Amino acid sequence: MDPIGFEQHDHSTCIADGVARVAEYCKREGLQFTPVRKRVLEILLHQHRSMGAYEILDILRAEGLGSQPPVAYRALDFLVKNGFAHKIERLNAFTACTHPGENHTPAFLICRKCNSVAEAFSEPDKGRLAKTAHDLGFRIERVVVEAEGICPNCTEAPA
Amino acid sequence: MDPIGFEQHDHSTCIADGVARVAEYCKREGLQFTPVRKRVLEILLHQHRSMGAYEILDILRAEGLGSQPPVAYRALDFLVKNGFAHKIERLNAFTACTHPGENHTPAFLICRKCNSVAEAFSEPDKGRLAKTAHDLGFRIERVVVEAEGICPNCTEAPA
DNA sequence: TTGATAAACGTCATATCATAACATATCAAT
DNA sequence: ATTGATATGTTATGATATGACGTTTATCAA
Ligand SMILES: [Zn+2]
Ligand SMILES: [Zn+2]
Ligand SMILES: [Zn+2]
Ligand SMILES: [Zn+2]
Repeated sequence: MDPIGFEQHDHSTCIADGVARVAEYCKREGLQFTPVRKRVLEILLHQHRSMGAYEILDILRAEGLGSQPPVAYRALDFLVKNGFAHKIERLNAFTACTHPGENHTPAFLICRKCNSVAEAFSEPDKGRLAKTAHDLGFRIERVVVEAEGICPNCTEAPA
Repeated sequence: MDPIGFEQHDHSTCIADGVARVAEYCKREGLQFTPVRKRVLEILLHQHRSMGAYEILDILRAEGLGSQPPVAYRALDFLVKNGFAHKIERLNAFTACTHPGENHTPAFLICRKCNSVAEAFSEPDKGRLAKTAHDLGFRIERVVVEAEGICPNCTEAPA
């Protein structure tokens, strides 16, 4: 599957499909896809950029779905833990996963101008880092890869 | 150069050498290696783990070198900007660079048990991510690579 | 159906991380 | 000595995240 995020596409199906896939997965796995969790995923899917927890909370609050930080953080924890969303450490923010349900190690391309985020794949088992870790006896459990730069749209139209 | 951080070594020279190298570099480049900046670097070099800004600030405060957050953050900004220290995004914390003055893209091995941090090299120009970015027309300026897991010391002595 | 157990939610309070703003001091170069 | 740039001291506030605890809802076995 290819990274998306810098191209035009039909976004309504993008959201609907994403929610449907996760709903199905949750049903299969016996996970509770509650209204708040579903709504937060929809909010994240609505944009190909990352959003802060408080930004999400503002929307939830306006819709009467919760007004206190733990509401947003708990929903986000659920989504991240089950692989439906990822945290962008560089930004202290969250983004919907583009391959929910698939076991993968994401890498992110973050545009520092327009804040769009594209999810790509990293290959944690290949490359020099894996070799270094192996040589040292360090057991890697999780890898964060976040590339910051300028996306194609922003390259063409410099500010 | 090889990553250190999980092995025993003479730490006093580790600190002295690190400070000396940075001092020399600053002199050459016309950078002001002020007392607070020097002390923060020493504090970071003192441990092969990352430290939060407020943890550093506590030490500075006890020594009369500054008591307000901006003092620590400004010193850290200087060190990070000039490549003498790195920020660990995953931990919102900082660590001294093991190759100051050398142009490099660091990768980190973070032990989730003992919080030790080892700096290794990543190879941003190789691998799948670079290719993906190139294909998309995304210009990468900076890459964060942080691997979380269990270091050799903690593997041997499970809690 | 009902009762026990676990999971999720609502809410308040607080912890932790980070920066804006502005006045003062020091440095570097003429 | 003057001056412009850089660094510091300080106050205040903003932004991100979690602990705790009581209530509600879902799950499931008896
Ligand atoms: Zn993903
Ligand atoms: Zn962009
Ligand atoms: Zn380094
Ligand atoms: Zn360890």
